[in-house]
Amino acid sequence: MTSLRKDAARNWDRIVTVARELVDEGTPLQLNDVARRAGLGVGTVYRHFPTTEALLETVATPCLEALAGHGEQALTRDDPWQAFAGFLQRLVDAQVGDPSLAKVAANTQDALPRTTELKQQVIAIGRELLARARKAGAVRPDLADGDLVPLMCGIAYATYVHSATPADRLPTARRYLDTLLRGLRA
Amino acid sequence: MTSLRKDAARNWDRIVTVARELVDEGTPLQLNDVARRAGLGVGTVYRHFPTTEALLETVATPCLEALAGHGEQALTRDDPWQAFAGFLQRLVDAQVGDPSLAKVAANTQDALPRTTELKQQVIAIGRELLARARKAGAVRPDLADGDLVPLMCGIAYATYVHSATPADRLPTARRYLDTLLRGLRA
Amino acid sequence: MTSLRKDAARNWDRIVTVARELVDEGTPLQLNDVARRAGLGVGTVYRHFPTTEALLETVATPCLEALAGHGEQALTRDDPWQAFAGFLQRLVDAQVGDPSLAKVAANTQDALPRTTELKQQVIAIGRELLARARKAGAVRPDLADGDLVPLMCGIAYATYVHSATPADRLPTARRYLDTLLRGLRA
Amino acid sequence: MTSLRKDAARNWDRIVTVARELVDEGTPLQLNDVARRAGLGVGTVYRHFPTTEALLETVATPCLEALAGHGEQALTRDDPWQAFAGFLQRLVDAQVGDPSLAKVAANTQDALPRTTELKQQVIAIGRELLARARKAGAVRPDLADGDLVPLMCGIAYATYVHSATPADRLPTARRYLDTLLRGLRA
DNA sequence: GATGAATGAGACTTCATTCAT
DNA sequence: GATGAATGAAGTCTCATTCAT
Repeated sequence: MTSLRKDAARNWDRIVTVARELVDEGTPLQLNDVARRAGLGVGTVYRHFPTTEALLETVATPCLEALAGHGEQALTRDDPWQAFAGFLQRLVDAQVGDPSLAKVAANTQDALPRTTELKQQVIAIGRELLARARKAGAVRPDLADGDLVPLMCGIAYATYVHSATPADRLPTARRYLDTLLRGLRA
Repeated sequence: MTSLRKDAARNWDRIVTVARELVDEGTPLQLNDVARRAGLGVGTVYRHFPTTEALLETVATPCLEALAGHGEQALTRDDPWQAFAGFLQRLVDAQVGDPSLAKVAANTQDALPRTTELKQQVIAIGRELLARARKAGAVRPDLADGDLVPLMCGIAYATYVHSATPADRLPTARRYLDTLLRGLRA
Repeated sequence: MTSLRKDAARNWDRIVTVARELVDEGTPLQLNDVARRAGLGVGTVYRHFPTTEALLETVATPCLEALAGHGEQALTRDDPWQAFAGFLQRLVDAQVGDPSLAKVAANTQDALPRTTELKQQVIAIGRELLARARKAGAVRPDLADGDLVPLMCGIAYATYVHSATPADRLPTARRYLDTLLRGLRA
Repeated sequence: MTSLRKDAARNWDRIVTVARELVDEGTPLQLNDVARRAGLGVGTVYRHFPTTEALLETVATPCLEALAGHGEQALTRDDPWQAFAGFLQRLVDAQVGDPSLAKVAANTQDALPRTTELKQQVIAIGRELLARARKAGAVRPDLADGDLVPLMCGIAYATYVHSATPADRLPTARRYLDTLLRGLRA
């Protein structure tokens, strides 16, 4: 990681901050728009983030990192089912609370290597937690590794379609996840 | 329903056919594009379908009608759980097989009254099937009427995110639905 | 003048009636629009009136005829100045009260021969009244024949720019005309 | 007033120059058209002038400024009538010589604040000159402040309807104004 | 590096006129 | 004659990306 000049770093921060605001507002990311709100030239934004996706993934990165962190902790829990279920809830909560994450999770192609790395990390953890739960006989055997991410995206999407008030989203998502988990138990 | 002149009807058909192709290809609908591919003037397309949504809903209409038809039959089945589960499978199958349906189902605002009518019909059937299954003690009581559509959309979305080959989609969707249904059983 | 079939005559009437309404509303004339409001096909409207101008002139024709009629009477009045001034007031009143007339009066090219004929008739009367008033020494000699129409159009336009309430327009126009007439007196 | 970058300023000039040519030709302003003739992208034109009106008013601005300047000088003249009459002549000359001015003068809503400012300035001067002339007993008392602009627009319009050759327009306009002024004298 | 003006493809839409039915 | 669907040129406007300054 090359370190940036101090002013460049400040601009980078501004851009990401503004982008985060836009994402939270639900406004679709547009690099021109970001530049204007950040009080910077478009060119500056393009220098830092060649595409909308790159910026979006950068915005989502901290959340992905947090998820990976939570996953590491989950791997240390004793009860395999609790560890597994708890991690999935984290995944869902994060997506429902952060539109950028939902988009990044659903994309098959990533713009940044860092994103791919983190996603793989999270997926690997999920795989491991699933394997343990399966080995403990806590989970039905027909759930494949590759199903975890899609299903979590599906639950986030269902919550979004339900389109309750923002405050209502988290409980809704958890209710959906609980139902699914009940179906997953052995 | 006013019947169209013969030539108008022919053009209407062409437009809808082309739109169906585009939808199946996954190309986003654009009225100009449709006009070009159909070999018609833009104005003709606009006359028949003032907005992209109107065209999309028209493309989806036959599927919605089929769903409503299936629903009527489901209401005549003896086993409340089978009737309910079978209907949900129809819903998921349809959405997975038809991107237009998935979009129309997820929209909260409809462009055509006919769409609203059909959606309400399908929803009413789902509600009734759910009520019967609940009364028969086959379904957990915490599933609300309003959850059915979001959950089916969520499963279709999960399947889409899984993005297996087209041939693989249907079994994937069914696997997801089965898991969910198991979680829904009382 | 070829007489129309009875149904054609009815359509002609409808079209002109609708057009008159549109003119009075201030809506710009569009043949499609006229057709829709008249409950007729566009083609029918086009058959009767090949251009917007033709229709507009047809709408204005009765007013032009009335003006010509008033002009004939004015020619019979004893006082040349009163005859002249009175006629100009008629011209202005008519234009202010009828947007179609204002447009037709300002056009240099007419669509219908009948319009040209009537305009020339009105102009000829104005010329004659002016000549008499001039001969009687009531009017300054530097007002040319060709100035009458432009000046009346100008007054109507000034009234329009002033854009008082409709009810206020007539008095405004008359005030403007009075001022001009005072300037025209010998 | 933010100063433009050099290249932006050059384009701004080109656009306004082209627009001025179109206005002088009598061609209705269209931003696409302007872009093509100026050899610029449409977007560039839209960046500088979001609407046709904004461009038209920009084209008219120098003339409005000149009028305001002449008005200031008129306020320093001794003879109230001469000052008043001379200013009106300026107004009419300007409108007859510049179609953009005629349009801007007739509009009740302005696109640019600068236009509103200048128009109010000119109107205020007219009002002041009229008040002085009235106080000196040179002008009939029934001419209201609000009549000045409409009347000048009316004269310009009358000249346009007269549609003499361009060379003939100025004398015609002056003749019409003289007549009106004679009618305005006390 | 930073800036932001310029670009122009392309989407959307309207409407006067034609012509098949 | 009447109908009204079809036409498509032409206008408006947006926006992702480039590149001169």
